[in-house]
Amino acid sequence: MLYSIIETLKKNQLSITDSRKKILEMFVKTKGALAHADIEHQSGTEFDRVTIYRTLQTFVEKGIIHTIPTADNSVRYALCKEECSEGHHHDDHVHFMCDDCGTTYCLDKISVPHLNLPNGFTASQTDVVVSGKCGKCN
Amino acid sequence: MLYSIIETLKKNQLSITDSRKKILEMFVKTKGALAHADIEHQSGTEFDRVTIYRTLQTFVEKGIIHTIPTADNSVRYALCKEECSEGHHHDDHVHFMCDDCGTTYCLDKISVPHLNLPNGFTASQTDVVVSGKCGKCN
DNA sequence: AAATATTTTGCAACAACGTTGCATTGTATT
DNA sequence: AATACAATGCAACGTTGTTGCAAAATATTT
Repeated sequence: MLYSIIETLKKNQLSITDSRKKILEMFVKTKGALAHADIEHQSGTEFDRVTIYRTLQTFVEKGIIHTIPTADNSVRYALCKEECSEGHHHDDHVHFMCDDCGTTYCLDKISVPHLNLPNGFTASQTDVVVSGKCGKCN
Repeated sequence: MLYSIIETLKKNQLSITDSRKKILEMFVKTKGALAHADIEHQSGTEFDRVTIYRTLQTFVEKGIIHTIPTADNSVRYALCKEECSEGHHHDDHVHFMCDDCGTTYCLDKISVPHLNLPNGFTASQTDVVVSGKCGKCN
């Protein structure tokens, strides 16, 4: 199935601009997740740092991408699957970070297991981050 | 069982200094996790920012405390249980972050479930962070 | 207990990351 | 094509975290 960048932007009532098209394209073309710095390097001096920050923020708010909690507390982003409800992302899949190459994967097929919390605790979201070696580095 | 601050420092071959005693004491007295900023506020101008950073770093290296990955990518620390092997922390328990009061708990009794990774992927560490409402805020 | 060696601290400077306000430019609407 | 609206770039700023080095505190030796 094809991911239409223009359609995605329109659907979310966002103006179609160069930065949004290019940044969204990067996510579509990348299997793994991207950090702000990755985008900055890939795009060179084409966009201002601030524009990249704001674009990422907007995409997160609209539910186009989601943030990934990482073991080293760096901020990474990845495309949301179509089913993501707008603005509220259901983080029901597992993330994997390769210790060698640094790539972050969304393991969409592994769902987060249910946990029995202590009395009085209720969960709204569960994030699972696995570190180790990925298929390429093993 | 009593947690002896001095003993812990000695055991890890660390000089016994004011900052280490006080910062370690904060962790012992706190049920939840602490961020660098928490420590800075609680200790006022007593210690330099840099000292706090270095103390936390040292404690992590020695396996006295461990870092907690959070959904909002802020760095938090919590006391390790005695069983932690020096320098290498076995992060086999679940962490809980309250959306209301911001407290972070180590749910020591809930162990991280085993996951079936895709072919070629091997795990070295698994972090689980649950967000929601804690016992006090529910 | 005093002198020496070793560690730790505080300061200053710096780098990375992220945010905000505002004028300018680009996109959408009429 | 003209107007209204939204996004961008720039500058400035704040926070967070790091590094080098002299001064101070701790540990060790005599």
